Amino acid sequence: MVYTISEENYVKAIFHLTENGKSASTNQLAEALKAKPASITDMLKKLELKNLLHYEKYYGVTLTDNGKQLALSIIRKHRLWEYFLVNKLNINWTEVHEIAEQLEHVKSHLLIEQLDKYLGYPDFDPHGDPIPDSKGNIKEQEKTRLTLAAKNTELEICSVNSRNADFLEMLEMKKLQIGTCISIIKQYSFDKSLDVKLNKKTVNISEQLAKNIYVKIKG
Amino acid sequence: MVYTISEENYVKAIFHLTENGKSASTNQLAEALKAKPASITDMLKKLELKNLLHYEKYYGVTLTDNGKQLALSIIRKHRLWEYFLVNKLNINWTEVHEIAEQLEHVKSHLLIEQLDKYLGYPDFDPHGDPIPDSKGNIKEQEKTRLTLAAKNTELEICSVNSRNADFLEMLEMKKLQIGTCISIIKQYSFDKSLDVKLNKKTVNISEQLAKNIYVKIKG
DNA sequence: CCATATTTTTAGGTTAGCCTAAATTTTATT
DNA sequence: AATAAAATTTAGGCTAACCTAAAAATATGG
Ligand SMILES: [Mn+2]
Ligand SMILES: [Mn+2]
Ligand SMILES: [Mn+2]
Ligand SMILES: [Mn+2]
Repeated sequence: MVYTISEENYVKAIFHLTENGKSASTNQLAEALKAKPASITDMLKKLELKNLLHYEKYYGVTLTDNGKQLALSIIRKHRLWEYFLVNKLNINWTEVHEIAEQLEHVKSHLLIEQLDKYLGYPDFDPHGDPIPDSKGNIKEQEKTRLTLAAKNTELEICSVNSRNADFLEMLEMKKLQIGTCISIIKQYSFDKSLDVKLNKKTVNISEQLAKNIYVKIKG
Repeated sequence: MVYTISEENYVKAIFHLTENGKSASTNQLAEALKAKPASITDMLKKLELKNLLHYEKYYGVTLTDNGKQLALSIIRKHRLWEYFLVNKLNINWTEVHEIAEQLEHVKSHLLIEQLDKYLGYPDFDPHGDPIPDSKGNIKEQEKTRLTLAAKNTELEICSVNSRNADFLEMLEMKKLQIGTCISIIKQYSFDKSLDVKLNKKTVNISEQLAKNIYVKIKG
């Protein structure tokens, strides 16, 4: 079966919205896909007929196994291309998401397998998200929201929660990257911001920012 | 201005059909784009309004400067991707054209400039076709149809005229590749086939095949 | 130069993917 | 439990890019 770009984007959006175990709502999808709720309803009916999702009128939508496999294959392509763009073409991680949104829809099994091999079968994309293998398996990593991490412990930034360019640019400025090691030295109760140690310097991280950073304990 | 995949394919097809200096006809385009003549007429009207082409009802179509620039930018992307697929991902030259048909429509100036740099600014694609630079300039090479080349002269295969998989597979079998050196030792008048010397062996090349191979004098 | 063949255009229709406005259903609040 | 608010669906439309069938224009060749 071959799907349109629009269909693929719907399935991918539903996958992400249902990662928390809940079903996705029409309004959430409208927001994610930048379309009106009425258009979402339209499309959900079509995708149900194609066996990609279970749709309960008024109560939301979840993916079928079929739909999950499709979503994973698109996510795989998206993240492999991002890895390529950053590590081979030297494009900034703030810019690769938009480009990968297009590349993820190129259809060629051979292409993606050769790309994976060429890249050395990477496990994570430039934002720290896991890259599904060709069967759709994902190596999840243990990670904690920086806002919830322990004080005075060696932490390593292992993923970020947003591909918003302003957010990523801010991380650049503060030298907070995937792999960067930090430890929390002070948590301010007034604005919930954090002081963290980074290379002997102290950097302040707002709650907003910290909520979108994930860390694991170093070791 | 941003164009649809369909619009880009129309402009590219017109570019190739008018390389001989003549205007392109509705039927030629219908054949090239695998659509019916009526659909072509429809689209030509739209593209004329967008200033991409000059359309003379019943008498054919040519590109505006605008249209030529667009065509060249798509051809540039197509050929750079083909180069990438063959030389970095090790995909066979028989398979890259189809994949490049999709990749050529990915929109990102930065992407294509970084790709070009990464590949080392190649001048020719895997089929020997010239790759336009970022301004749309093309380095044409002197080349002759193998059917018209001189006998007993050292020749180098420098381009092929078709991306048909059966054709390219046949070249593979006969070890005829871009860069391969040959010389014509006999031209048969009966079926117009050629015997050529290749690495001390003699290979017979049918007229069909020879017509699609271009060579330059070695030096 | 006329009649026929060929090419091209016009007219009318379809489907995918979107939209707005109105109707319906669910959820929240009293 | 009734009503108000919010979410969702339905109804009716639009545009891009196709299509078929019929009409019109051009090309051909005797
Ligand atoms: Mn991304
Ligand atoms: Mn996408
Ligand atoms: Mn090609
Ligand atoms: Mn194309």
